[in-house]
Amino acid sequence: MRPTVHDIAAEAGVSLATVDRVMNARPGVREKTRVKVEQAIEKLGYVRDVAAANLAKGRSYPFTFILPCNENAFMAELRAAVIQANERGRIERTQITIVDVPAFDADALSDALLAAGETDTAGIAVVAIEADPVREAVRKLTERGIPVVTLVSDLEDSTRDHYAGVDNPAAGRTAATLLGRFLDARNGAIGVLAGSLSVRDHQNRFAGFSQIMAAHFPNLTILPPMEGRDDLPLARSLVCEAVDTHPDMIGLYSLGAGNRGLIAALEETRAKGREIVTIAHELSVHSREALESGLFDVILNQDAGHEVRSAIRVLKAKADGLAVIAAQERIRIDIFIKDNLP
Amino acid sequence: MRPTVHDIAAEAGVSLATVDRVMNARPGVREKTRVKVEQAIEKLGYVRDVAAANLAKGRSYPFTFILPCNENAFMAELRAAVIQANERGRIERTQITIVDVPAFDADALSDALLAAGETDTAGIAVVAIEADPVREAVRKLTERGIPVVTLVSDLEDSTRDHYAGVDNPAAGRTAATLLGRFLDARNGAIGVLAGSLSVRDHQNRFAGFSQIMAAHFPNLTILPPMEGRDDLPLARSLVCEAVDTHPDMIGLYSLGAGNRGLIAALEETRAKGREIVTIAHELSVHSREALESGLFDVILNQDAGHEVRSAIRVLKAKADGLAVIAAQERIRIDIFIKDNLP
DNA sequence: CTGAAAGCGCTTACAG
DNA sequence: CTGAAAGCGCTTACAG
Repeated sequence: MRPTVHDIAAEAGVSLATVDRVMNARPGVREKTRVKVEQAIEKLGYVRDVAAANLAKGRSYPFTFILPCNENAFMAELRAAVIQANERGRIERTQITIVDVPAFDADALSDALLAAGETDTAGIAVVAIEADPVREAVRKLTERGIPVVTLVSDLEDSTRDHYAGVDNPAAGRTAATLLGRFLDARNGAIGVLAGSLSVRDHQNRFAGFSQIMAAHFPNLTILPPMEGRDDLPLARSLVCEAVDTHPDMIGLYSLGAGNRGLIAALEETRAKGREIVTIAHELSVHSREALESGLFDVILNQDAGHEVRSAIRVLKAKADGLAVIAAQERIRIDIFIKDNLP
Repeated sequence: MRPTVHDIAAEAGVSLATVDRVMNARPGVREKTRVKVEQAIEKLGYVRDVAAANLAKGRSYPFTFILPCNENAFMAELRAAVIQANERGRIERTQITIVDVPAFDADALSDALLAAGETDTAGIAVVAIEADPVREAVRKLTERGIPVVTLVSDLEDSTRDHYAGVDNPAAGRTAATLLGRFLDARNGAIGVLAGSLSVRDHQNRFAGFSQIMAAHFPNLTILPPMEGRDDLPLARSLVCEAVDTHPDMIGLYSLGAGNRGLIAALEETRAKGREIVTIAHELSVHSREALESGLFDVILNQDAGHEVRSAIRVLKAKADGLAVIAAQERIRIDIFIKDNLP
């Protein structure tokens, strides 16, 4: 049997309360007593049972997740992941409230942040929008000691405690390398479809993509990026038009999340007998189908579940004033082709 | 506050013990009583606190992991993952004993399995070798009700309860698609380096690889597979020889784990001014370096940590007679290029 | 078939 | 500065 607090208390010749004080670095213990307890812990190789500790503490962590009520599949998945995490939260003693805000609305978002700060919250996770009122709201929260973590989309130059999301420039670089290599030595033009280039993730992906393209694939030229605004008909017509206007377009990088319009456009393109090597983001029922049918060649994905769980771990650590293990919280960019779909 | 057993007991007008009996589907409860309790649970939306339950049960799961004492980096990582899981096992009440067996020795492995069965074990995870004595040992264990999970390498046509590892034919297909697409329309020969084709994983990877190559890349011909036996000098000389013998060799798929010899050979090849598009398995310090330096083009990876945690979850479920959620236990094949390295 | 009581490993007021 | 006792939410003999 592993040693318990009782064993430590006996070994050190003190009471349970004192053992607890030493273990949790609480004040009010004589140096000499502290040493005795520490030696006992060391000697018996004691490791605390966190589950029992949590049970006894009865402490719970009421967290707030602020999510945009977007239509796209990825956001739906993210929301589902939060709900699921909340259901599993019993053991972890977490308890999540979801706050919905209109998408792409910086003022609504900053209001929601401030409102969340007025509730009994132990920490806030937020899908950020790059805007000063948002930065300001985050500053107020963190100033008051409320941990704030950005989720999926970061807020640069802000006081947020952590970013739980992928390295977006790296995602863009990954897309560029794969697209460049799939097209090997061919010459041609590459289309780029963004949701909106005023969103930081998309900017960053585009930057990473352009960088690698310029450095390694001089045979390929990038066309001016299109902005589909997650709008099906708009994205579709933009892509169709680009395909028609640029007969030399042989590749396409879709760095946003709204894939439906893109897929429609690619279907039309295929019907005309043209194939465009395409890399898109986020795995969903639709994008998966497109990958399986060969309409997409690669899907880059961020795992919503991982992001949510990471955000919670970090919020908890911050709430407890603990350090975050950076390496453990890095969110991976998954590459999927039709052969390694999960 | 979430309802507890006390609330349920009060609501149903019974004692804690009875609530517990109903919750855990233990016998000896009158139908009428059971219904009362179930209704109370339903009404209050009760969800059991697993951590508290485990604490009270004091139940622990002594599992046995049988691992080959291979030299390669992947096995070292797997071992580390087991040790780490064991350290975190306090909350989960798991307690893992690692048993070492000589690599590639079926008799030693079957002996180890039977020996593990004689200890106080709640379940066994094993890196399997395809051989009848092993199958026979597994049959004896499962017959006695001891759960057995194969890890990383499966044992086909056996009575093992579960396989915690990647879909190896899919891994081979993934390699083929990427290699074929990177080589685009070029003509040439593809080398294949295996550890040993008598190991099931390697057979399966090779089969998946060959299938896709034959179906989609008629411009590429597969050379007879080489067997490097995880032996540095042997693998190196095999590859060097193949490169020299086949001036048209433009691609290489290394489906085993011993990457050091391969890397040495590729360095020599590069020094001679030839570049071979190479896909290898398993991320380690060495393979990562090779990827970064461009010696490798892609690394396919299985996450040892995921595999170990999955094996433990499954063993626990089996030990408790619970069902396994298959989708949750699927182990992913990760694709790494230099841009999305974690 | 059912219940009262003790206990899992920890923490927390409260007293001294 | 230190300790005795109660309690977190559950389970388990033991008695009836």
